Amino acid sequence: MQRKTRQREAILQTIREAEGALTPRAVLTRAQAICPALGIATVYRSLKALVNEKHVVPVNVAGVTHYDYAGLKHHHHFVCRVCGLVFDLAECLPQVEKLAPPSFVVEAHEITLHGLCGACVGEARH
Amino acid sequence: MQRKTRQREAILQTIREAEGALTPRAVLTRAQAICPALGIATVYRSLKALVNEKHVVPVNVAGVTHYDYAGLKHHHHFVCRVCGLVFDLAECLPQVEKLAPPSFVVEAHEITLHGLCGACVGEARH
DNA sequence: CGCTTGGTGATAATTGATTCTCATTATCAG
DNA sequence: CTGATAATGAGAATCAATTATCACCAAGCG
Repeated sequence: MQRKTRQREAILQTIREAEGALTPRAVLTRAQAICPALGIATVYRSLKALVNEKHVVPVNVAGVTHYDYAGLKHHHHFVCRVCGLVFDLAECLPQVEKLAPPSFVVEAHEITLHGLCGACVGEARH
Repeated sequence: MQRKTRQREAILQTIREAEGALTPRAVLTRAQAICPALGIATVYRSLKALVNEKHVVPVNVAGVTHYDYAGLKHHHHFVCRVCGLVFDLAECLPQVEKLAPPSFVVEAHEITLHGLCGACVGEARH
């Protein structure tokens, strides 16, 4: 990736402005609002490049690879059971590493919450 | 699943005695120590039945479905970067639900730690 | 013990995600 | 502006996980 293209700009913008991590397919759908002819192959190619360049980070949520904007501090995720969206959460918890047995070395961790997002809670009331 | 078969016993025993959650393939390999002719199709069929009967629970770790024994209290997981094994951890953390925005409803959560397990830390010293 | 029928094992088929191929398009240095 | 070539888009190919198929086997009732 050496050239600046419309599709790649659209992809990065889409991820930057998302409420959380997106699947490649979600990136495709959303970025097509900016660049209608965008193809799925380009999404995969660009995501790979963007990961290399550290502009986005891959996150595995519920068995599917999602991509999150890299300019965020350490955070965790919330998956809505109804709409399936993945939201970035603001904080972390102290003591997380204490969960492992003393002989283990903890290098990273992730916390994923599941439930209903604000919008879907609202829907449920109707 | 109405009949008690050697293969299904072997599968349940394998999961019950594991150090943590296992992939279907790992279940196959380990259970073949008890029931050598066991086939992968039977593993999938039995796992599905065991999940229905609430004897085992599916857990998604690092993008792959693993199966954990259901007779355990709420707990979390540790994935070893080197050997790939998934270990059950004993505890949970308070305040986990506080990570979500107030308008969200949290129904479940999971915490996954990554790093080196005791055995692999030992290996690294050599 | 023998039969009925659910279970098994081997393998083919399916599925969804991701990557590859290749002809065409478009970026950007000169 | 123009050429070299990187990037794209569509669809084929790949790959791993999971499920379906079907002939054969065995649990367990009578």
